[in-house]
Amino acid sequence: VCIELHFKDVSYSLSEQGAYEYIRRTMIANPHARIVFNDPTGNRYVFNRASDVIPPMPKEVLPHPWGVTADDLIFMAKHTDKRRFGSMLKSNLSRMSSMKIKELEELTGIDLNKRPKDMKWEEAEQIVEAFKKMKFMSPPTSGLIPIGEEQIEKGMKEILQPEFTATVTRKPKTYRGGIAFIVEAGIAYGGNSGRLVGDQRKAEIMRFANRVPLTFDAGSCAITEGVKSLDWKRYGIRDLENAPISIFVNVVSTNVPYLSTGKQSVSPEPEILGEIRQATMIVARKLYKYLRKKKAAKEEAQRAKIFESYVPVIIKQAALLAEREEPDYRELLDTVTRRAKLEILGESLNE
DNA sequence: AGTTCCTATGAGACACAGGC
DNA sequence: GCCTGTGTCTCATAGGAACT
Repeated sequence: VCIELHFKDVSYSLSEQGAYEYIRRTMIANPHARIVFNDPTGNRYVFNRASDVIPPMPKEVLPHPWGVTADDLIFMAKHTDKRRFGSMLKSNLSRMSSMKIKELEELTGIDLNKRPKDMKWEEAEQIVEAFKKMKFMSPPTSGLIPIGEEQIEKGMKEILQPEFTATVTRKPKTYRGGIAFIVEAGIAYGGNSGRLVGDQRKAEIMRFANRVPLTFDAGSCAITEGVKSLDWKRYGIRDLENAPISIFVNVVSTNVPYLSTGKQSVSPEPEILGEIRQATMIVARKLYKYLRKKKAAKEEAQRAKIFESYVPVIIKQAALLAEREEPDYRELLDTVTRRAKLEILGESLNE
């Protein structure tokens, strides 16, 4: 399948809100796609697919009673072919059963054997109110398709060429009592991670909702809030702003709570914010482990280097003092320092 | 916090009966 | 008289408890 699009009369910039950045982020969240981009200045960018795995189609799921409004019910009543309130609610909403219908009837006092087309606005409102007081199973999660840890990693490696990546896909959770969602996070360090400001790389937070990059309203977004609220010093990042890091967060839901009509920032629902923090903490912890190991290896190498440069001098002087021939120490020194280097390598290979 | 097991419950299949 | 909704039964599964 190939889709070709032409745009005209739009301003073009390489800024964070620009088209190029939008495509770059789309590619990370959609490594199964291939995009060729001809920009207005005559440059041609080719983003090849990093993965052959095509995401599965989401299964259609019925709306959950907690997510339905009085207006939805009226619309449903007008278009249903069912002949009773009860059976209509049962077959058009998930997690509804005859037991729940009975409970609803008791709570509202409405005769649920009435014809759907006779539904009054007040009745619909009453039903919605009653739903909020009732207990329901969480909605099915088969409608949610996360990108997956492996796919995010492939996307980040292809686009950012980082020296380290870590990803996590959390288990489905619900917010506002019954709306299911999944949070995924990834972190990339080094390489082309972060955004280039002058000749310095600064951290960037890439926000996504259902694989679509969010490029505006960063300040008020739950993702920004969640990521910035972490104590990054605990993960070996002294200054998050000025680190070569890209942080990826994707919120998957059939009903992402956007703050604005522009669908550009995720509302900080407590449950969603919590999951964003959890997910980011997991990947940050993995990065911390890697950075610690890297630092240790560097120190070890430096120590070996000092050893190598001083030992010959000491041996020479010692031989002079002892008035003896200088012994052949080369081979011995090599094995000692090389063993140290190998140990570092071996350790980092275990991870 | 994650894992595993058990149980209550919703979803789906099927037969029946009411309504147009 | 036929179509389609409704009631009943069974099975899979989400959710909770208990444990690691």
